[in-house]
Amino acid sequence: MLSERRLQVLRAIVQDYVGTEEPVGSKALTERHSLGVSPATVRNDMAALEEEGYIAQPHTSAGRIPTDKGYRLFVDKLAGVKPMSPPERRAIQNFLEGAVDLDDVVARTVRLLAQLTRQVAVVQYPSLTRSTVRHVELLALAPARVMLVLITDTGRVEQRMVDCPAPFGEASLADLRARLNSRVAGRRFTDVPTLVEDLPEAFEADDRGTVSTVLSTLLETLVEENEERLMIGGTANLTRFGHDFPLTIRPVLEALEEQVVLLKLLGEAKDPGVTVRIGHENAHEGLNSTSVVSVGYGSGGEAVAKLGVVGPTRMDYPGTMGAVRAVARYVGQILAES
Amino acid sequence: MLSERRLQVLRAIVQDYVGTEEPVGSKALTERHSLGVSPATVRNDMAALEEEGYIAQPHTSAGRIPTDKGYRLFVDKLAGVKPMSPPERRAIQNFLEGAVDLDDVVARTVRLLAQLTRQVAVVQYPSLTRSTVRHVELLALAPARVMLVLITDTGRVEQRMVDCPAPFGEASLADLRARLNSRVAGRRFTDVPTLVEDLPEAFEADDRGTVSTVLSTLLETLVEENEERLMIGGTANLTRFGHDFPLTIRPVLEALEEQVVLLKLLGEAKDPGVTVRIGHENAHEGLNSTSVVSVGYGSGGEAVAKLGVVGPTRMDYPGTMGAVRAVARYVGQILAES
DNA sequence: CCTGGCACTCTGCGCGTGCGAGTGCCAGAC
DNA sequence: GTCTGGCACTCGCACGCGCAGAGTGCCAGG
Repeated sequence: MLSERRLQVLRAIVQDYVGTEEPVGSKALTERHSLGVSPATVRNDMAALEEEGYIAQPHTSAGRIPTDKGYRLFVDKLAGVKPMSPPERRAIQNFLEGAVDLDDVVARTVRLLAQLTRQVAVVQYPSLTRSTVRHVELLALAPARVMLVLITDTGRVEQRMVDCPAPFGEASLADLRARLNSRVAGRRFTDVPTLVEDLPEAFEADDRGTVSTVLSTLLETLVEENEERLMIGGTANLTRFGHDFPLTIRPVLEALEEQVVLLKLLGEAKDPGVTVRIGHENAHEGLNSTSVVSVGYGSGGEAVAKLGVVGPTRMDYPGTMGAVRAVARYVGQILAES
Repeated sequence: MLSERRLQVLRAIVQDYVGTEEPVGSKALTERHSLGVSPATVRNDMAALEEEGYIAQPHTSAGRIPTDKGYRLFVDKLAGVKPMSPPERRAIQNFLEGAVDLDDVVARTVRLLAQLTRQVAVVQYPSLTRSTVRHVELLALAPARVMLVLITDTGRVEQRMVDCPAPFGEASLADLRARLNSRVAGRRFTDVPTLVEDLPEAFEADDRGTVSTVLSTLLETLVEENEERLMIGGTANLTRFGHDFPLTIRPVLEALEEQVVLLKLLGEAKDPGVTVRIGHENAHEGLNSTSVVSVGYGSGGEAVAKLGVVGPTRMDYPGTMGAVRAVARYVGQILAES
């Protein structure tokens, strides 16, 4: 177990390194933080911390920098979440309030997060599977061609073309529309399959094929995971990354374009609060020198999607976590209102 | 006027510089291209070209590199568009064919362009103003609340909430829906305003307010220019940009995030064929060291949107132009089919 | 008008050096 | 036992130097 002072030393190292981007030595530490001990003592503590794997030196006779393990300890034990100041909160609210539709909410959220944290922001669109149906609309585009439009409680709209096995009358269509909506409107997506199971039986034999086709298209739409879209922004902040550009930045940009990777990344975080994944804790190796701070957000009490930021492991964790949490909270409010 | 040989020298300089990324000298030129003259002669030609502003030297006693003006001449007079090879064409077609909806078409196009050109790809969603209406749907979500759904011939769907000044019966709604569609379905967006002008008069006094509200929301949706969305991809290719990273890449990333800037950029290109804007020809100064190659594409013969790539001024213009043109052609085909 | 030759000018690179920051260890003080 | 001051040591980095190589401009002659 590390003594209290050694933890303080670690905290000081993390803070200084995050601030200066340079390896921090024992002398500088004692000067900037009132630890009440001499550099020599700090050196001993540093040796111990290095032994345990919390810090490392880039090369002999240079200062120390935190390892992933060191950041992990810092985040878990040594630092809390820094709350946003009232003016900041007001700014967030103002910025989000002008949004006109879902796309706009997401776009504004991305910009806001990127500005606030000066890092790359990632916002997942409210997920279909966890939200509820507001309305299902069916439009006859041709005798045997129907457009299915699904509207969710978060304002998202999905549409699909359905080619019917047989022509389908306007009356039958209206009937199906009415029955469908009376059953699923206001219900959660996960409940829909069982709710519509026996619907084809209510129709005449001629129409059953078409009804089944429409229903299965609807169910497909509900589960289709590639529809878990997301928006990213603030990539210009990557240029503040470090000194050795091309090598660091390239894999990150590549990873950011692989939406699948990002979705998996956000999906892995099960914690109800703010989740931090540091360096090699990220499965994707392009993100091995980055940390991901994420949190769920939702229109009600429940999380329907995630948002977060991607930045260098050397980041201001308390501030970033505070910003991410605050933005998630206000986005939730906005979604609940609309 | 420049002699034929001097133009050949310029062409050779551009080709070599694009290939090697290094200033090209007179000796190397005569070795790699059979110009039939000695280095000394080439030097004289170079001096003349420099005098005219087509090439420049980064510092005394280094080779020459083309200026923006030099690239311009190269693109206009010295090089054509390099057509794609048959295998490449087939690959493009295969890649685009699997798309399931409009989002997917656009996403695939972006990936494809980025891979093909190894640069940053930008694809504008088919623009509303130039396409036609397939269907307008009205849904009563509450007595005085209507959802307006607009479906375009390119498969795009826009929805808007409308708060009515007075409750609106289901019968009136159906009436409006029918009248509206019979007038605008299949018509161009630009024609819609005059087509619906007198619609309110067909309704009873009680409903006229609501009808007008719905119509004006529809018209707003049609012209709303911020709905000109676009998708970008291949930003990782920026890392191949040059040696002096942070300074070059940062403004480009920033410009790419300003969708307004990009839309303006694409919009400016009026040429019916492939348009190339080189370096300082781009209004936005973040893009002063990049070239933009763009072209319109559309489902019919007519262009409904633009797509293109952003890359360093030192790029393979013939190849890039060929790729951009080919992709636009096939995307047009795909859109026409669906 | 082209060519070969020549003198000149830079940049980039490899090398050695000195400086400074930082470390590890040890003996002594509290 | 724990902390402290002192000391020798180790590197990395910035600096200055010189050299080679590539490229140029110019000139006189074919």
